[in-house]
Amino acid sequence: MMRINKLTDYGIVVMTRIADMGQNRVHTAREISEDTRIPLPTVTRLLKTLSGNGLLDSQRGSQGGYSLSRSSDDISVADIIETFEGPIALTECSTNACECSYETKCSVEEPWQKINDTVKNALEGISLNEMTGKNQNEGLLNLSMNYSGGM
Amino acid sequence: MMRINKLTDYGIVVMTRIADMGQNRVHTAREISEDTRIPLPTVTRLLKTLSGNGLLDSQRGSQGGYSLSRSSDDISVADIIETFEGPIALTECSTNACECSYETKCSVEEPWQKINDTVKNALEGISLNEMTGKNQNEGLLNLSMNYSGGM
DNA sequence: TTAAATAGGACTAATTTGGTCCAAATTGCC
DNA sequence: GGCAATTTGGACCAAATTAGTCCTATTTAA
Repeated sequence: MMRINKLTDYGIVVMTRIADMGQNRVHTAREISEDTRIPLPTVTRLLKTLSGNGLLDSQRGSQGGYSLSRSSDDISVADIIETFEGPIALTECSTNACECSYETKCSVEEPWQKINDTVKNALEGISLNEMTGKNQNEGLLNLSMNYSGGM
Repeated sequence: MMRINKLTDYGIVVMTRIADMGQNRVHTAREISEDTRIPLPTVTRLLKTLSGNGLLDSQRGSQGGYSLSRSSDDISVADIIETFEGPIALTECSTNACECSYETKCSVEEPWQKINDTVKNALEGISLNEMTGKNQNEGLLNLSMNYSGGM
């Protein structure tokens, strides 16, 4: 458990697929659904969310479709997760001003923020490009260096 | 979102409280409930889970209660999370042999494992002791060094 | 023997999540 | 101008997960 939602997971799959299949084309919901075997209505919803949050550009009408709004190097896994789930935070407390009623919980607040930052940095260090088949994990080897510098 | 469950959060609160209030005493469910204001039936369940997984020792009968099974330095946040949620993994795919039906998802598998390892290491690097009020975050400053060496 | 605890498990309610559908707006093309 | 292919926005329901409660048995100290 402690996992990202299924829709978020799908979102990453969809984005990876778009990145994989050529960045300068538009892709229709139907096409992506057939590629990934994710049901069309669901793909539709994913794409709406992704374009609504600026990760995809959309073009309406006949011959329309979706395409990456920026290079796959400039889109991180964290970007995608945040699109579907909001700010990355393992506990509610650490997102905004803590309003919880348990004193103990609040003494725990600061450590949690560090933990959340760590996780966030790790996810920000992975680009969409690194998730594609092409660029098989090269950059990931540097992950431990990337994120440790980020705090 | 992308957060740990409420019960897990409570679990950390409860463990922190026990660590805070003296390691060589036993603490009853009722006492902890009153301290934390978490309802008694819920605390009862939390404690059962925690002792069932070996993080707490339990003593039955009158004058019984719960106490830490090891020093708070030797219990990590990851230990507590895993007690309530199983292996730390952001996606299902990365826990065990991948059985998902989407090809793309599987090309994504290896990067995810790195990501999961990173998160796991981060959480393993925080001890319960560091979560308590006493030891206010000293060790946490070294966090970025601890986990980067762990992979 | 009694009172105070934990242990185990079943059960229900609440919340979240996943998935579907419909009507409207936009665009390209004939 | 009108048609067909798309995205957009929002409402809605079903399914799954999670939170929380309760009951009964077992253990132990006094």
